[in-house]
Amino acid sequence: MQPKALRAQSDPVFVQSLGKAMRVLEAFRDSDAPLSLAEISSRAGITRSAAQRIAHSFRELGYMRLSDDGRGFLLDLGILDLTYNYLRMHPLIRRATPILQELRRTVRERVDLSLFDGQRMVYAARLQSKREVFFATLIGHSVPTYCTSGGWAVLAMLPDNEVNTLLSTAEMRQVTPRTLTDPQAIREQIVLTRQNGHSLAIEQILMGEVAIGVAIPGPGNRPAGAIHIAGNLSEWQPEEFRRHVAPLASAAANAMI
Amino acid sequence: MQPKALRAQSDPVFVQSLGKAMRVLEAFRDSDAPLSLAEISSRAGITRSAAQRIAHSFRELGYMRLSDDGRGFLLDLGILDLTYNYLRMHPLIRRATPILQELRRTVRERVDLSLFDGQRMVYAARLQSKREVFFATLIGHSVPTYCTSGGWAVLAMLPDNEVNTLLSTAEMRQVTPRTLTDPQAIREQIVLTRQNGHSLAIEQILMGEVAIGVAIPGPGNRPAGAIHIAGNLSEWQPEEFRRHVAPLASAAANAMI
DNA sequence: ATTAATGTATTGCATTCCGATACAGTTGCA
DNA sequence: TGCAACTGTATCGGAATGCAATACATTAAT
Repeated sequence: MQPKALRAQSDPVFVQSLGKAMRVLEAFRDSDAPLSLAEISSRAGITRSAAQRIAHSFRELGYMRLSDDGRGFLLDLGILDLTYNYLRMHPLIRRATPILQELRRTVRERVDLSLFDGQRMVYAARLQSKREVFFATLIGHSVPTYCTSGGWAVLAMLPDNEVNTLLSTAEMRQVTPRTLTDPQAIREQIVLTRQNGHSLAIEQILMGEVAIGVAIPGPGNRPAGAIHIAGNLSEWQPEEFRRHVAPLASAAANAMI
Repeated sequence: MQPKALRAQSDPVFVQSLGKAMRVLEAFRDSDAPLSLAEISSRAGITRSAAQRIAHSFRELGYMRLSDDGRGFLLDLGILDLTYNYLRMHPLIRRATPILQELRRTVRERVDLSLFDGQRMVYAARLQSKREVFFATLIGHSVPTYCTSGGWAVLAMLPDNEVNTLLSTAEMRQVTPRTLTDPQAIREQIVLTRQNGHSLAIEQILMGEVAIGVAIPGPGNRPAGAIHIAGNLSEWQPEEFRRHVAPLASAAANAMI
């Protein structure tokens, strides 16, 4: 984000207090415990006074609360009100939800919907079948576009110049030992995805996980997001998983258009 | 919410621009379609100028977007970032999630976790087993405390004076023809819940639905929320549902303490 | 064809937000 | 056990920001 003064000069309509305030809410990213005002001010890049006023205001409004021991702040339930309004009004989520429910019943594996957001795919619907790791149950969890089944599916729907831009600006890291981080290797997956109409990702973000992804087109035939179905390599051979799941995933994605 | 001037006098630390801004996000409650600046200003009780500045700022920050036809505003993906941070840091949600997954596998019905918020119970985890109505899949959806299995379970854990206060200030309405709205009838359900250790709600918020609820204690032995399991009356007799589900629900709630 | 609605842009002014500072209580540490 | 560091909360004068009215171009509705 631009320095304050510069932002004001370049965007006189921007409400700077609001910018500061949202950085307070965003300060909880990458945090595992309640945050003190000092920590909030450090992470949000504002003074302790500003952190105090903003935290106090968010508390009054129901978006933050003091922890039980009174020694730090946490997000509060009001966040879920915003979540609910976002989810129930999102056209794709509304269309997708019954289809995903049916798909989960048919394939008996975890089914997700993620929304395309440049370098990341953000989970907007999670339908578990079996016991999942905690983060695989959470709305809002996001994963990199460059190394996920949903990401490859989405990239496959974009023109090559956009794919190249996204791959060259991605901060690629090895999520698992099997994660592809070589742009050329990823392009090969995209070519295969274009040919097959779906992607197949093996242990890219979770060891032991195999996932099929199919993109969902949005306005202007640009990808809005993807559905993906994940299975466990202790139960599936990858090609068997593909044969079983890919037709169902494609049919489901087609039903969402 | 108090008028602006009054709020400033009574709470000098409150950031009024922030209050206005959050009312813009909250304006999407009860809306089914994108909102124009005029509609936002009307619902949020602010001028069209203020709505423009705030909407513009939220767009820059990723919390709102212009609709595809450019004729209205919607909430955007940034909301899910806040959701994710809220969910993953919430102690009860973390503890509850694996237990609910196991519970859903065992009972093969829909399992939810809701958080107690005075007159409402807010859904924080939804685990579907079968095809559900759309709203039964959404995080953040909230239902009245006075007429739900989770609500009765939570009320049963409160002292009588608090129960009386909540029942006398509730804006009770008939959600279904079976919804209890007589405070005395609800008190009888609470007595039964205290005796049984769980509640049994029949067609209170959805026709055809039977639900068992068990409260989950939080700090100071006050209820933090409840888990509830819902079944369909086309498949279950209520007493059979109770016999089958209640022990499992109670065990699950005990495991979350 | 006209009116009403839309989002966007501008500006002088007054209110609001700001940052520094102080305080009381609690926790951490030697 | 005593001191330092940290915590949340409270205050205030000043200036930067947010405000409201207004205007404009485009689109939709009548």
